[in-house]
Amino acid sequence: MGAVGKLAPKPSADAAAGVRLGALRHSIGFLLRVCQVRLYDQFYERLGDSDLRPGEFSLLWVISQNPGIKQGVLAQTLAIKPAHMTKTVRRCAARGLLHRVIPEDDRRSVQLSLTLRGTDFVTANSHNFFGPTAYNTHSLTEEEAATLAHLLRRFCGLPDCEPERAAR
Amino acid sequence: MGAVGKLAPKPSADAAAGVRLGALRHSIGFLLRVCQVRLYDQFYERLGDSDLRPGEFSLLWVISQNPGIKQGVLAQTLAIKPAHMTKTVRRCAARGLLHRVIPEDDRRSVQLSLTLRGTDFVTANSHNFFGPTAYNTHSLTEEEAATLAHLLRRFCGLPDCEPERAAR
DNA sequence: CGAAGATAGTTTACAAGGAAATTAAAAAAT
DNA sequence: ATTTTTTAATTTCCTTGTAAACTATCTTCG
Repeated sequence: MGAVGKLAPKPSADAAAGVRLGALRHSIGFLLRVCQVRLYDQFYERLGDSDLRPGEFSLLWVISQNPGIKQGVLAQTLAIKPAHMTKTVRRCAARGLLHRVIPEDDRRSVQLSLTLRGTDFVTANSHNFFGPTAYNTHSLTEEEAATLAHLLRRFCGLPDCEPERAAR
Repeated sequence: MGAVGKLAPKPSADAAAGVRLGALRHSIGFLLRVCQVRLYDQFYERLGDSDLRPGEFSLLWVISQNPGIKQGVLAQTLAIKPAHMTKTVRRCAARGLLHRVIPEDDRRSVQLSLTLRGTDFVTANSHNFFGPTAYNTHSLTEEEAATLAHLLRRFCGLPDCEPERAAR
């Protein structure tokens, strides 16, 4: 999947540089979208050949940190709507990456845990998402990236620290 | 269109607060997505009844700041792929908000300008996107929001200032 | 104890967004 | 001057993500 929006400078990219944005240049909504598209492009540049889709790693990662987490709680955590969460979870289960368990004490809900294969998958792919070799490259310093992350958490209401106790 | 992801706290929202994120809590990619979804929800909360769609205002706004801008340049500026830009531009043209003009000196391209109706539309809707009454509410101070915007521009490579000359 | 209301996840249908192929036009190469 | 290559936008088809309706299950109420 080769994206039209390539990262190497092009004549038309130069043309975009001459566009006046006015107040939009300071609009967080607009800036979030542009950053999101850039990240998406970088994701496919690095991982386009793998069978990993955007968001799937996050899903598996959060399950690895919270074995037995309920599907609805996971959906809420990752800001994914229930319908899409159902499809994604079933796709990962079909690939043998996670277990779906219906608890006896609440047969409406689904509890999720990684399989050994899923754990290996998360371990093998972590370097693409965290640390200096992550797919999303940028020109910010470590301090600037930390400030950006802090402000984004503030913006969306996510705490800076892990909760005291794990969710069940 | 009532989003499942409501902003008022709910029992399941409390459950999400108890989830351990590990390194994901500091991942800019993940944080950008959560912020994006939150913005999307806020957009529909404020403007769900209107005939405005996400991104359409930005499109009209940039055209208002750059009359005669080429469609490809606009697409690049807003990080929208050409196919989608075609559909969105034609939809706005059908609503009488903009003119599509094929210049004699390059009949491949399309130049865009707002109609009077489009200009009125942008003027009438600006307060929903810029300033203290914008739809995207958050708890950041003005200084923090400015820093966030600055770091997002740094992240995606967008300059802090307007270009010296308008694009043709 | 049974009915009504709420919750959790699933299914279906649809809209948004984009890849790939296409068309039309301009620029570059021969 | 003609052919080839490149550019700009469009069309078609597909995937992703979600609203709405649905099913199954649990909780609350009378």
